[in-house]
Amino acid sequence: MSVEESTSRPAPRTARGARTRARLLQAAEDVFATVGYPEASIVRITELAGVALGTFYVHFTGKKEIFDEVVLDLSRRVRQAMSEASSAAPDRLQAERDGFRAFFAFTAEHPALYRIIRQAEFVSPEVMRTHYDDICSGYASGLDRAMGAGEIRQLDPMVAAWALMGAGELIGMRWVLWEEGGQIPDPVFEQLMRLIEGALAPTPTDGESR
Amino acid sequence: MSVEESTSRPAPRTARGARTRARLLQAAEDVFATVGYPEASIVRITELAGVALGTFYVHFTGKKEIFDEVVLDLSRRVRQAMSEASSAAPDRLQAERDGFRAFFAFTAEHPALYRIIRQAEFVSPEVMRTHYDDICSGYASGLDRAMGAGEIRQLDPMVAAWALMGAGELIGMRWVLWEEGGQIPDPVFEQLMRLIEGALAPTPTDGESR
Amino acid sequence: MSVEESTSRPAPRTARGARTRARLLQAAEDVFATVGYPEASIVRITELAGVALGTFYVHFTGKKEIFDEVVLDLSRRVRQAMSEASSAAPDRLQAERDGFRAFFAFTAEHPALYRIIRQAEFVSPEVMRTHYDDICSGYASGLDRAMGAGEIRQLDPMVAAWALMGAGELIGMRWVLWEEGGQIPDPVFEQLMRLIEGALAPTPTDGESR
Amino acid sequence: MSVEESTSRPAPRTARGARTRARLLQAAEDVFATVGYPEASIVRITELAGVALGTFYVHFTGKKEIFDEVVLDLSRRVRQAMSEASSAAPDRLQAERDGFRAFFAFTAEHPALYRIIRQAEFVSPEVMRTHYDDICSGYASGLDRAMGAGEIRQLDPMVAAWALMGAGELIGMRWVLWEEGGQIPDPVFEQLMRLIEGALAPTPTDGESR
DNA sequence: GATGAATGAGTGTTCATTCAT
DNA sequence: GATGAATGAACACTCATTCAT
Repeated sequence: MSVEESTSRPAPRTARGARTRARLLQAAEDVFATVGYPEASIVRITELAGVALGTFYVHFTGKKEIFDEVVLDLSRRVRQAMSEASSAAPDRLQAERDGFRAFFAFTAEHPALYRIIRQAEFVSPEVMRTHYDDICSGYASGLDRAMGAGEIRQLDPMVAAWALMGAGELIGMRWVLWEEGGQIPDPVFEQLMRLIEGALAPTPTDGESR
Repeated sequence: MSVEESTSRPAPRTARGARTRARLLQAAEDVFATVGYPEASIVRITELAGVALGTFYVHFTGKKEIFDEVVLDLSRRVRQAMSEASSAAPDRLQAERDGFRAFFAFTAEHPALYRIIRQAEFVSPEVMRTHYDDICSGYASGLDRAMGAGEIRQLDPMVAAWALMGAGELIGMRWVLWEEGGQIPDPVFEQLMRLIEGALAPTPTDGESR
Repeated sequence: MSVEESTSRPAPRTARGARTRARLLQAAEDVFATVGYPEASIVRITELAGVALGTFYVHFTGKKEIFDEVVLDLSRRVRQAMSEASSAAPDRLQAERDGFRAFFAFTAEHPALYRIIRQAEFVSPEVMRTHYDDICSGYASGLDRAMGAGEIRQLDPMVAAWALMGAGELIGMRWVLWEEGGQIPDPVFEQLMRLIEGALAPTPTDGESR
Repeated sequence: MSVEESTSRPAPRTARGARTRARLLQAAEDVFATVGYPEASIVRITELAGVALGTFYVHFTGKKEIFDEVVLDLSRRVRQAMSEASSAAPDRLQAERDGFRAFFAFTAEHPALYRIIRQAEFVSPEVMRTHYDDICSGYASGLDRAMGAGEIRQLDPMVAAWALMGAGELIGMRWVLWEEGGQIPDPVFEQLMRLIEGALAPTPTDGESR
């Protein structure tokens, strides 16, 4: 979250400026998601945004900066979608279901998420790590609370969070991103839930140790 | 595996040619892993390989072709490392341990794997999917056998394979790739194993249904 | 005339832009005429024009586009020179003399015309055909009018126009382009005129048939 | 005809060598005619000829040399075709008809002639001039004989030859090369003949002056 | 704030040519 | 004679960035 914004441009001072900036961000998200970072040129972004080339540099210091902003924004939005969805759940199991449902739904609606984040490794490692750290931390604190409540077994919440996010990521890639439908098939979702349930379920051992 | 090699150059007919080709492949792996596909220039690859620029095009039709070959090669090598490691295991649990150990060891030794494959989405989607399909299929057939032997619970082996590979991928990224040591910390590995064990363990339900 | 200008750059919007574009066109004409299309490199053109390499691509989409524009421009200019010269002539014979005089004068002043157009076959067949079609059509309509006025014999004006243009082309190549002086020797011109006169002169047959 | 063959390779000493050389020449003619000199690469020529790249340099010193040989050969063949055809004619008019018929037939069968010669300007000006000089000289001497015999009017045979060849060239380009059929339409041929007849016909003036 | 012309270093790629085998 | 791997200069073209207006 606290990724360096050192050399960034000042926030727009006029309404027109804000509008232009927003249009550029949206265009950038589209372009990055469609053709990838290396192929994405500033000209392309400005053309899609309907502004002149020079205008880009009024609002951003360069290509990497706008990339970072797009990633940060996307990251913020998934996390919010997931936490909103899971916060109302009565128990941990339901929270898992709701959280992952939200994640897959977001993936379906914003394929840009995967496409952009998976390529961030070389473009902007810091921002990529920030994304994974943030999303897993949020997940981990949910697990931590559930562990305190005895709903799930004793385990390192961080390791569990990263492992389960990983499971979700590949499942989402395979059955949401790569499939035509774009919606995760119910049986796949149920299978995943059974696996997660099994992975988190309190064991006899846990019971004895308490 | 069946990725098109349509317009590729003929295999070298002399020993000298084969040597040069191999040097180029190794250099390409290094460069792709170090600076990423977009920044990897042919000049850089040939310089590292110690051959002239034009020589590259004697052996490869272009940048994408050598990228594909590097990915294919890397993919082949992880899969072999994993299957060799797990094939000798007495039971499924041990097979999981050995397989993942091998995977993390490979990751530690060849960080190129992650770096290269995660950026393949835009460069060469087919080859990226091939990699995941292959690695997960291998994993799934192991699970399938174990399921037949009653060692693990009844589940869709494909979904399980993708989910668990995903878990391994993120754990590997976080604790092997991103950490200085390069070796996965034991506690993390053990936690992951407990999760996997839980996810696969035969449930009472499975027991009853049999 | 209806050559596609599909993906051409928009016309310059500033005076500075227009100036640069014109400089590039002039430089291209010189370079194409001097070293031919294959040897003409963009660097050479931009250096001669005194602008940076990248500037070329601000104004033209590529080498072929500027070539087409140069040919089109040259073609327009010869045709105008010829029609201006011949339009004031009192009779057809004088029109022929004036038209060919203008053609040879243009050739002498702009050797680029031949050099560039004769190599256009492979570079840009459409634009080459357009040139010949245009120049011969103009010529043919002059012949047609003269035929209506009974000044010349009955013949297919198109065939005559192409044939006589061809005569002029080779004569111009041999005695204007290849000779030091650059001016067509009077005896050669007179001989050519006698040939043309003979070719067009009303025949007894024509007289009888009328 | 006496174009410098200074740095050319010695004639092949074996039957195999002669065969390879011939295959290369034929391939070169095809390639030059199809894609033009600039696009014609040695690799392409050797591939079409079915020999290895290095073999090319056993037989030719370079690209220009083989181009010259191809042009010279083509030039020799048209001239032979034309002179053979016209030599048997009973009078000059018939000789014109037969000669041009042969020229158009050759054009139809070997479009390479035009395509290659028209682009020779920059590639090899000497050889191009040689071709035109040779073909026009042959034509001119025929006219000269006819003039001596009083069959045609008094004129400079050189100027006439160049002019009429030019007429034939453009007519051939327009109605043989550019048309699907590849055969010159009879009406066009007849029109051309009428023009030539008119251009050459003895005039009253000539009669008086004799 | 917005524009678009100008820049020039950098890219992937081609290709005539050489040469050891 | 024939081969094909190796060379490196050259090319067309791209693009992030600057800047005068």
